[in-house]
Amino acid sequence: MEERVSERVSDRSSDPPAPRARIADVAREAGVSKAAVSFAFNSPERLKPQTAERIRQVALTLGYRPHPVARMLTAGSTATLGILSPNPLAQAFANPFFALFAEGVSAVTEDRGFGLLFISPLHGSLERAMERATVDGVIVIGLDHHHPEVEAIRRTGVPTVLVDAPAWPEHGAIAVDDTAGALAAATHLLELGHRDLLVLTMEPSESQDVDAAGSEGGSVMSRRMRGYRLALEDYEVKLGAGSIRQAPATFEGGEAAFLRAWEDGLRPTGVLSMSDAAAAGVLQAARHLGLSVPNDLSIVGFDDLPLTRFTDPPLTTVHQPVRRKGEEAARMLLRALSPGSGRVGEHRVLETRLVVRRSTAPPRQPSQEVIGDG
Amino acid sequence: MEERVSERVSDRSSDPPAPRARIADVAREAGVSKAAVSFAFNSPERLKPQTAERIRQVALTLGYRPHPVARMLTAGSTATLGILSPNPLAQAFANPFFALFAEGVSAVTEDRGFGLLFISPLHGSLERAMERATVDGVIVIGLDHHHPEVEAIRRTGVPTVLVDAPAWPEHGAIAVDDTAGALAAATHLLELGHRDLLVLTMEPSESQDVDAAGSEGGSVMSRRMRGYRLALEDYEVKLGAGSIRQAPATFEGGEAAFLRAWEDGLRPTGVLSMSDAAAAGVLQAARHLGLSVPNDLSIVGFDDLPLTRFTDPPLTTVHQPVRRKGEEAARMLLRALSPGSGRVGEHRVLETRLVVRRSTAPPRQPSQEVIGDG
DNA sequence: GATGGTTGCTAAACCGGTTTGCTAAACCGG
DNA sequence: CCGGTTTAGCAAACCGGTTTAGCAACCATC
Repeated sequence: MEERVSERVSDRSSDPPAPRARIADVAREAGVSKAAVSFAFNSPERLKPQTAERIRQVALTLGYRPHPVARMLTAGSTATLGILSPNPLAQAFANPFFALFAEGVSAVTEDRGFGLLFISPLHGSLERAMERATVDGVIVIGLDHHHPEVEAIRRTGVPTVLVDAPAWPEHGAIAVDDTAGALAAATHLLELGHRDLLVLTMEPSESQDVDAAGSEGGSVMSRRMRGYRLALEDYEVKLGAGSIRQAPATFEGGEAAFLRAWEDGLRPTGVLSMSDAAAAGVLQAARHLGLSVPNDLSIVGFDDLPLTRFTDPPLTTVHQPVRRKGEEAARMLLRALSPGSGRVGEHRVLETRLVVRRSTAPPRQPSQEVIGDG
Repeated sequence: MEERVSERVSDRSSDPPAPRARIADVAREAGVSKAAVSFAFNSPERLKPQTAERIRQVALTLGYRPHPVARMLTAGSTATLGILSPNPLAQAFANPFFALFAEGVSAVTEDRGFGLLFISPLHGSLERAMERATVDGVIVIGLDHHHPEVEAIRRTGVPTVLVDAPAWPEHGAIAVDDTAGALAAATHLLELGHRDLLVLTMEPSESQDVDAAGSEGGSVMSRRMRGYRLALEDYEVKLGAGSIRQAPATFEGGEAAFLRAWEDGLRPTGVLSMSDAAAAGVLQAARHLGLSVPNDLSIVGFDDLPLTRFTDPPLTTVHQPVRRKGEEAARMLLRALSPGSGRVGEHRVLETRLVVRRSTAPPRQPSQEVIGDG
């Protein structure tokens, strides 16, 4: 056990936890009305200076602090933004992508004095979670297109910005050009001469309904898949059976997926991973299997997270401005919230680009199409 | 510009944003009292089945959703926990440690149906941030001992669990044995024969008041420093001038700090970093300078983040159960919140241990101080 | 000494729900 | 047909603040 407990429980259950002072208490104590107390804090100019001061003094000794919930109720706003994740938070945080995105969001919310509430399914239901969320607006990330509860979220009427999701006309949306990025990634491997590729999709691999819609429709996964496919068609290369695998966007996910593929007898020379996290896991798996990257195996990730610079070798990947995506989403949402601004259905697409580092190289012995592969 | 904008703003400022339906609206529409509407949702057994059904129907067509803030106000609780960071969130999220900790916290809050609010200084003031935070309790992480606002937080009377901070008797606390971990880290390097060490402290390096208190007092930094110092004394090794440097717990922070040290003429054979993030940065810097790790330079980190397994080479570091720390903190706080439990001042210390990977080795030419003990 | 304008504060309404009495009608057995 | 119990739903109080409307006292005018 990794644990040493020193349990000095100071069980002073004797002293009742001092019910917090309410505004009425302060008013009584100071011999004024509730309104006066409120003024003392919010509009001191409406009180004689010494009265205001006396009230503040009383409030201080009573440890009075206006109840934030009550204040929200009258204010009619919460000064809080939500980040909605369809996955359990514990899982979301396991992908560094999420933290980076949150970094972007928080940079602007913080600056504007907004709080940040993380919303995830409550007892499995996003709708229930939304119902309890005290936010002025919400940034939805990673929501899959055919998620059963999208409609429910929509109905709540909370101002929303959708990230990486098929856009709804009435809400803001921000995305990146996934298809172009994926196209560049696959083209890169194909140009190097790879013909045996393994594709690692992100979590919700739901069968292969994969090219659902146009390059802007569908899920992140389907857009990226589409990019891969376009490149493959260009080079007239076909994916082998079982060469599309699902790997949760985590280190472990990528590692496990690659090991399983290997056990199944697959011997790709190149891996296209839809997340850097999984790609890093593949790196790990390759090392474990004694494969040299990039000599025996080339790997291309997606996201360009900071960690790609530290992996061994540094990871070739598709850059997307994750942090800025968070910033823009937050800004867009705040803009939609600010009264008067008729700006609602703003849609924005940021660019992606391939970043070649050292996890990709020509295959050791160029696959000769038909005869075996290394 | 990395940006392509397709600004289809659907500026339909004509349709007023449909003021959300309130309970009174539903009541009127359904021809019942507000109470009945409330019952229809919360105590249907108090209504005739068909009445309840009718009310629910009306509510649905009106798109009624009980106002979460109003509900909180009467409920007297928010079902939300706060994570308080004294640093701007954007900065906190830049250290993977934080995400991992949040992962732990969210794992238990989620399970218990609690929301998670991230609290950071509002316009520079933690106190103001706390005043606006609608939470039932707060987990304080990374709060420095002499932070000017600790007292303010304390005064708010919000149930609190302190993580990695000098404990207050009336609040729960959870920490790890920083001193022992640091001692092990430094001893490891010294045993290998290193005599020229560089120490990288975390952010608030505030002068060198470093051995403030006993092994449990003071800040994280001072406790770890104390561990390093104990080892150094054991081996009768002194730190050279300028060998204690501050490096924010981020990749960039570590990289920059090491490069600066190098420019200043320091040529350590070993680096003790108080964070893995900074250690990874040093790895990067070393590569940049053409130094081979561990041959030319040994590096020991702190935290044992997942990424340490992917760095080149994998990082020797001090393990601490970061995720579990988050879990325990959340559990402890929830326990303190649950009524009746007199458990308040619970204090817990988790263990640390050295994990030797491949970023450490004997120095190339043992410092001649003693003529090797390699 | 009535008129009018400030100043300083209060009472009451309000935010949007929940909950606690309470009443009126329906139901029941005798 | 009566008294007692249930059932169904309502009015009002409440959560803890903010804000509006207005009152009383004070001062200056004319």
